[in-house]
Amino acid sequence: MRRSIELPRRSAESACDRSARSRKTFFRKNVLRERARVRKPVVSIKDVASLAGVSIGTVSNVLTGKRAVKAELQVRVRGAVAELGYEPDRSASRLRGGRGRVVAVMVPDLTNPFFASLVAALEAAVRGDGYDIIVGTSNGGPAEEAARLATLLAWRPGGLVVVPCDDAFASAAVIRRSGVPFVVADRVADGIDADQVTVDNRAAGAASAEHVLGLGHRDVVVAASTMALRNIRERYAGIEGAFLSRGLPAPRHIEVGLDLETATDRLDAFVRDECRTSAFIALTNFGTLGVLSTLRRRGLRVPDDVSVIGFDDYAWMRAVSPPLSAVRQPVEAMGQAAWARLRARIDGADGPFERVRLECEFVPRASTAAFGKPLGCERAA
Amino acid sequence: MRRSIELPRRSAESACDRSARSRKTFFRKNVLRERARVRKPVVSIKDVASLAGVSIGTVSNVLTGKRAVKAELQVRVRGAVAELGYEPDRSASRLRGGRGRVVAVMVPDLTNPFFASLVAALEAAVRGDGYDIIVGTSNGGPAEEAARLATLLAWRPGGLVVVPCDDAFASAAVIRRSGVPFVVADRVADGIDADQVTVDNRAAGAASAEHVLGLGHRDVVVAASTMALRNIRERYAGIEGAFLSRGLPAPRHIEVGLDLETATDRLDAFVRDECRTSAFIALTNFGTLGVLSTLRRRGLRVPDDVSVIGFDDYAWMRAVSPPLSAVRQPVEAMGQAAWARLRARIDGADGPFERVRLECEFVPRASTAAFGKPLGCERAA
DNA sequence: TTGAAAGCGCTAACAC
DNA sequence: GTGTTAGCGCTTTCAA
Repeated sequence: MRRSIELPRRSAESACDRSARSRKTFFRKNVLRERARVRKPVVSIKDVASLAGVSIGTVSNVLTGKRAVKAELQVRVRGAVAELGYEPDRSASRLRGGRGRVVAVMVPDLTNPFFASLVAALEAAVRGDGYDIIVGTSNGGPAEEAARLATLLAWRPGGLVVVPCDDAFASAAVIRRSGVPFVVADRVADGIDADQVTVDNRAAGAASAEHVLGLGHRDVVVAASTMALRNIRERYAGIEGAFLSRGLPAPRHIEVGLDLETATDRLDAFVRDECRTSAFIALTNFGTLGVLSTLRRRGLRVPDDVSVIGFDDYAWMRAVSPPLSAVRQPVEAMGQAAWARLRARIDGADGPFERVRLECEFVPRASTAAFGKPLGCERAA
Repeated sequence: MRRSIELPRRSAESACDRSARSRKTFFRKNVLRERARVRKPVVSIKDVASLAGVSIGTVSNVLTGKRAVKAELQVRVRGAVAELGYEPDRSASRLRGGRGRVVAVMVPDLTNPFFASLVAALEAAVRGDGYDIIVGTSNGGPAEEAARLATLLAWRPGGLVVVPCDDAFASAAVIRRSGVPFVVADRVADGIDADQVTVDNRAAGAASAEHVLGLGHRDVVVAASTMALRNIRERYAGIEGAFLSRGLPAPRHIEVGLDLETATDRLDAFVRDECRTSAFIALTNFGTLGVLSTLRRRGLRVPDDVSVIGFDDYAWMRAVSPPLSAVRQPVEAMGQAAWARLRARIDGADGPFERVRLECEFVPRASTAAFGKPLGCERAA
C-alpha cells in the first residue's frame, strides 16, 4: 500500500520565492486534500516540511535543536508543527537515532502499593526529561521476569530500572547483554555489578528496634516476608544489632510470605502458642497487614496488649485506629535518585557502580506504647 | 557512525550449499568477530539470517508466521534466534508494520491503589497477547493529561486505555485525531462517543444504601470525593434512589476532595456539629480514609458509635479492626474487559460504541452494625 | 545554513 | 517457498 503523499516536485527556490500566504494556500490545496483522500491518519515530518516550505532535515534540526537554523525558518517550522499538531514518531526517531526516549521499568508486582508508588515516582521524574515509561511485572517468577525483560528490552529503551524478583537476579545477564544502562532499585542483588538505589535497610530496622526498646519492650517478634531477600535480611540485621548491642537476645522472626492469607495463617499459628511477645515489628507491607489481621482475629488490642510497627507508610496507616507507627521509605526520592543515576549512565557516565543508600524515617504514632505486661496465654487462648 | 556488519557478499546458492556445520564456522569467524569488533550491542534480523543461512525475509516469515516456511528452515532459523538471543526490534517492526504492540495507559494517579491495580490488571491482560504497556499519569490536570497523551500517542501504540481526569475529557479530541483506538475506563465521559468500561455505579451505591437501611440506619452521610465526576454522581444516585423508594429523605453528602488531609478537615468540620448521623458511606478511597480518620480524631468508635462503608476493597480493609464493610470493584475484570474491547477495535471491529458495565460486590464486614442510637452531640464534643 | 540522500531494522510486495 | 527490495519516519552525514 502506498501511503505517502505525492506532491508536485518543487525546487527549493520556488518554495522560498513563494510568499507565506501562497505557500499555505498551496499546502491546503494539495497536502491537506491529499491527506484526506488517502486517509493518512498521522502527520509526518514531510507534511511539516511541505507546509513550512523547508526540507525535512531542517524540520528535524529545528525540533531537535542539534543544529542551528535561521530564525525565520524556525518560526515557519514551529508554526507548521503547531498547525498540524505534529508530534515526531518516537519509534522512528529511536530507530534512526539509537536508544529511545523510554525507560523500561520492571517491578515484581504493581498491585503492591510500594512498587506502584515507585513507578509513579519514576514516571514523574522521567517525564520532565521527555521520557516515557514502559512497565512490566515479573509477578514473582524469575522465568517471567526474564521473559518480560526481553520484550521490554525489545523496544531498545534508553535505560531500565529494575526491582529484581529475587536476589539471584538471573535476568541481569539478559539485561547486560542488551547493553541497556540499568539501575537496580529497592532490592540489593548480591555481588551484582550495577548501580543500585536502595534504602538504608539496616538503619531502618535499627530505628524500629530502638523505638520498641526505648518503650521497654524486650520480647519482640519480627514479621519478615522472607529471609531470602537481602534487603529483608538487612532490616532484620539492624534490629538484631540493636538488641545485641544492649546485651539482649536477638528477637525471633517469622517468614510470613507474600500475600495476606499466608501471612495471617503463619502468624496466627505462632501467636496461638505465644505468651511473651509484647511487640511486633513488620518488615514489609504484608507483614504489617498480617500482624494486624492476626491480632484482631485473636482479639488482642493494639497497643494495649501488643505494640505494632508497620513498614512503609501509606495513607490508611494514618487513618485507622490506632494510627500505625511505621518506617517510611522515601519512595519519591528513590525514584528521583534512580533516574538521576540512570540519566547519567545514558549520558555516557562510566565511573564505577554506585550504591545510593537513602534514609528511612521512623514515624512514631499510636500503635506502640510503653511496655506494660507481657501477653498472657490465657488472653490469647 | 557506521555500525552495520560488512559481510563478504554471498549468493543464495553458496549459503545453501554450505553444510550446517560450515555455515556456523563461517558465521563465527565472520559475524561474531565483526560484531565484537564494532561493539554492535544488539543482534538484528540480519545476524539471524546469516547464521541460519537464509534471507532476512525468511527469518521474518518464520517469526511472524504470516507466510509458510519449509520445516527445515524453520528449525535453522529458530536455532539461530535462540543462539543469538534475538528479539525483534519493536520500534522497527512498528515503523514498518503500522501500529505497534504497545498499549498506552493514561490514569490520573498511579499512587492511587485503584488505578495502580487497574494498570496491573491491564498489564496482565495485554501481555498474553504479546503487547507491552506504556503508562502516563495526568495528576489531576486536563492540560497535563493532553500533554502526556500526546507523547504517549507519539509511540503510535496499537491502542489506548484512558481514565480521564475529568468529565469534560477535552483530550478526547487529541486521541481521536490520532486515530488510535481507545477505551475509556472507570470514569464515564458525558456524551463521549467511545467504548467504555465502567462499574455499575448506581447499583454499587444502592447496595451500600440497602445494607445500612437494612441495619436500621436512617440518618446517613455520604462522603464523596467530588460531585463533578459522573461516576460519583451515579453512585450517589444509587444511594438516593434506595432512600427515596422507601419514602425516606435523601442522605446528605460531603465533597471531601482528593487527598487525605482535605478529606479529614472537611469531614471533621462536619462531624463537629453533627448529632444525628449513624452511618457513613464512602464513595471513594479517600472518602473511606477521611471518614475513618475523622471518626478516630473525634473519638468515635466503629461500629459502636457509627457504621462505616468503604469503597474499593484493599487488603488493609480486611486486616484492620474492625474490618471494613466495603464495595469491591472488579478491577481485574475491568482490565480484561477493557483489553477485550480494545483488542476487538484493534482487529478492526467497527460496530457502535459499547459501554460495558461490570457489577460490584458488596462485602459486609464488621464496620457496620445495627442502628442503636444516634450520635450524641455530647459525645462528639 | 540548507537540501539531498543514506540508512536504522523491520515487513510486505514482488519476483522467481 | 524463498530471496530481493522498497520503504515506514526519522536523524545524520555530505554537498552545496
